[in-house]
Amino acid sequence: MNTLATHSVPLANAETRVPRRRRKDARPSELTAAALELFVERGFATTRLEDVAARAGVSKGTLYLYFDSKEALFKAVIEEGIVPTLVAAEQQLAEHSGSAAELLRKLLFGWWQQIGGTRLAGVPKLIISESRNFPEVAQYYHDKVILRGRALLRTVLQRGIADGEFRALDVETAIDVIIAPLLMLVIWRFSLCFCGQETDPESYLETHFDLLVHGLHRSQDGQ
Amino acid sequence: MNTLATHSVPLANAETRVPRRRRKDARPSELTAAALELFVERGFATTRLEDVAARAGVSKGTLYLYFDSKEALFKAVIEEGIVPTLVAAEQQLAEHSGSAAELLRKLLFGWWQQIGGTRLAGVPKLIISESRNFPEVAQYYHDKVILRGRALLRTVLQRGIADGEFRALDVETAIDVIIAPLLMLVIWRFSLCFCGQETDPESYLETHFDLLVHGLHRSQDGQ
Amino acid sequence: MNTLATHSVPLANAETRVPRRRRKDARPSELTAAALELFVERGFATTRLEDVAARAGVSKGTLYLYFDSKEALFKAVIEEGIVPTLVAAEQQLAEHSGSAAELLRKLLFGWWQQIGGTRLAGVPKLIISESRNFPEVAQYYHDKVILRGRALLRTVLQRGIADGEFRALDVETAIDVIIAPLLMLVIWRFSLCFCGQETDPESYLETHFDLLVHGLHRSQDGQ
Amino acid sequence: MNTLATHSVPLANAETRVPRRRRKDARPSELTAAALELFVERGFATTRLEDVAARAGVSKGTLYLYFDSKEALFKAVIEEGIVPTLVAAEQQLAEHSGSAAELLRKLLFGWWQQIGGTRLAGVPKLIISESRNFPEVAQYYHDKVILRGRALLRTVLQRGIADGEFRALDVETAIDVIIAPLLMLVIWRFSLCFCGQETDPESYLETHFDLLVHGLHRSQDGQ
DNA sequence: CATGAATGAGGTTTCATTCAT
DNA sequence: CATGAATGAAACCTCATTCAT
Repeated sequence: MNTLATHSVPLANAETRVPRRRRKDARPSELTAAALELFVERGFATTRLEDVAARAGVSKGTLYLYFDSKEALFKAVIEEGIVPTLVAAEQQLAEHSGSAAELLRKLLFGWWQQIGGTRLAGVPKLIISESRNFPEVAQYYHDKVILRGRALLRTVLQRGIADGEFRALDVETAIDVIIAPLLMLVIWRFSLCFCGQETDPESYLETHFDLLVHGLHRSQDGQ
Repeated sequence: MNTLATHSVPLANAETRVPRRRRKDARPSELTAAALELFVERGFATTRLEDVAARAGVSKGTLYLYFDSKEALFKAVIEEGIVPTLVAAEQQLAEHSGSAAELLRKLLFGWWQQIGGTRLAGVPKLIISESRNFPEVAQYYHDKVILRGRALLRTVLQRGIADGEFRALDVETAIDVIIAPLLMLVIWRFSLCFCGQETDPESYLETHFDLLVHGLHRSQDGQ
Repeated sequence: MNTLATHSVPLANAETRVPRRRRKDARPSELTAAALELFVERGFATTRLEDVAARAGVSKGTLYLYFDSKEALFKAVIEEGIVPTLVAAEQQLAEHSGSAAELLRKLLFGWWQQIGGTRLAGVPKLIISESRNFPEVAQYYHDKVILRGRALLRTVLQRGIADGEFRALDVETAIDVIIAPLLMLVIWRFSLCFCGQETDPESYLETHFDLLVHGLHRSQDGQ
Repeated sequence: MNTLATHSVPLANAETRVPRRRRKDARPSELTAAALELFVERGFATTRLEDVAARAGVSKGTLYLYFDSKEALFKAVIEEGIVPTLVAAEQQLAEHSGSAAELLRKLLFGWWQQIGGTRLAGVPKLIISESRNFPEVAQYYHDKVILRGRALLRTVLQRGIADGEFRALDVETAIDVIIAPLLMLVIWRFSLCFCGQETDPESYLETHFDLLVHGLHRSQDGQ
């Protein structure tokens, strides 16, 4: 009987039911999004779960329907922050073409588009601040994101060196030197931005890239 | 004076008193030193004042003889961390000689000797983590340390450009790019160091400097 | 009736419906049965309604269709636990025959058959544990079960004394002394049973009865 | 100097200092005493630590200076409740003389004087109510108190039987039967006392003892 | 000066209860 | 009828801060 009844009014029922269901499915990421913002703003320990819940538009107790504890929420925040990073890395890896320098340039700007310029850029600050209190999470992030990103850059640098496009220098440290300004950019965004000059990220990246490729020295041929 | 007064008292008493006196003067910096370590390790909110006191070898109550509150202790930690930085900057500024590149090299290594390689290097991590919760402190650090350090680099860069030694590039961003790997170095030391490869700071700095001056590109003269 | 009506519907539907209908009537006692077990196991306060519901195979919300609150459920548990006790008392009262001692023996073993050996024996433990938190319930139990049981025993004892079969002793205390080992038996079953020796209830009752009638002393006739 | 000063006013100083010290030493048992009362009254789960603290005249936080958790407090309550029981058992064991029946009588009344009639009598109720939630504690109580008490009675009964004073009956069950009314007495005191008749413990014990020794049956010699 | 016992505000977590579906 | 997502009061526990000694 019930089967019959719903059969004649399928859409109406479906429509009223969906919001509830969609809500439920969306909750976890609504909550981790709110948590990410607050954790980055105030730090993990200082953030009250009640505020996280409020920012996500639910009550304190609701949080516990989806996460076992504050720590579990933290882990979920990081995990959820990792996926897009990996996806972005994959994409950029795939779209390579042209010289090593050009590929490098693409990577820097692509990273900015998909990570550095979004709210996800808070994750690194979070990891830096909390890594000592959550070693497993830090390890996880290290293995999944940092090592992977470094591998990407290593490939590019080694190719550039092999092709004679780049000088033969210590690749690992070079990777550090490439990454550092990117991290500075996001750390700045979430830490000291409010107390100083505003830098334009795009031109910052441009100069970083220029400096990286050409160095400070004026070469013999003029510029 | 006190030493004289107690001079008639049995040795045992004298012995217990003198160290206490000497202790008394040293207390504040013993406490801030302990606090710096723990704040950097665990974060401000997660650090218990009892642990700070214990690490400094005193009782909880004693802390309040020297600092009005946990926040006051935090400010003292930062302030005390700033002085050596400024002193170091002064020294390096004074000892300039030779080319701009050489001066730059001296600055990087001097910073490592006096700041980056010491426990003081935890201060930046602390500032990054807590700046949003202590804006005045962050502002203070920004004005006293960051701006001053940047001014130093700006002078060097501008001199190099004026002398025709360096290319004419955007100085402010170049400063960022120079500083970033230094900060990465210390951030790494206090955050993710435990979960990955150990880099040798000296050679790291060397490569950083090399890359900074010459860039990635192989120049025409075949270097 | 319902069975007939659904008779034209496919079997699958009929099968799901009929049990549901039968279920519906049985629900309350299924729920109180589950609740009794859990309340006895864990105590009232420590038992979660969700667990009660789960043990009864329904959802949390369903419980509230049958009971207004956790307290109401508790009262229902006790009330439902009382009825069989009363019925048992009636039966035993009716089946009297023979000497007072024999009647007493019948009562003890009958009680074990119908109460002490069943899950209903948890009720006394529950009453003991929770009486201070639910005075009305305790009073109710006291009046309906305890007083009634005592009245039963009083009748038997008084008859025995009147007939010259028993000594003339303080009847009320004698009642206590008769009941105590029975309660110990059930309390043990639901409390400390797991940490000690297992006693056989039947032989326990036998010895209790024997001791009750004859006492410790060896009588002159050499028994 | 300080040593000298205190030397001339020894008692005054001692007297003002002592209260604080005595306070601190007395705190744990003040707290367990308060906790025992409330746990027995309301049950473990329903008792708020704030109320325990309040009854002991201190604040919530003070409790945690002496006990790690609510559970630790519970364990301390039981442990502290066990010691006097053991001590009492020792004493009664030592003061034996006369017939087995007389010894038995002494034990019953001694127990009432030192345990059953004091606040310690709440411990058994607590154990009964919470044993399932704290199996280790229950086991501990079982081993230290129950087994020990039974051993005491076993000795007496076996001696009585050996001497021909008592009939040869199942000793273990006899022990149960002796203990049961005692436990009923204390359980009653802490559970249902408020809803019924008040029994005089002394005469209750008297009848219990009388019944135990002589049984219900009127013996031939007309007693 | 130094201590550490005491306090109580505040945060995390649980769970009885409600209600839209 | 039945469900289970959502709520928020209430309890445990921590720890910055105070103060008597």
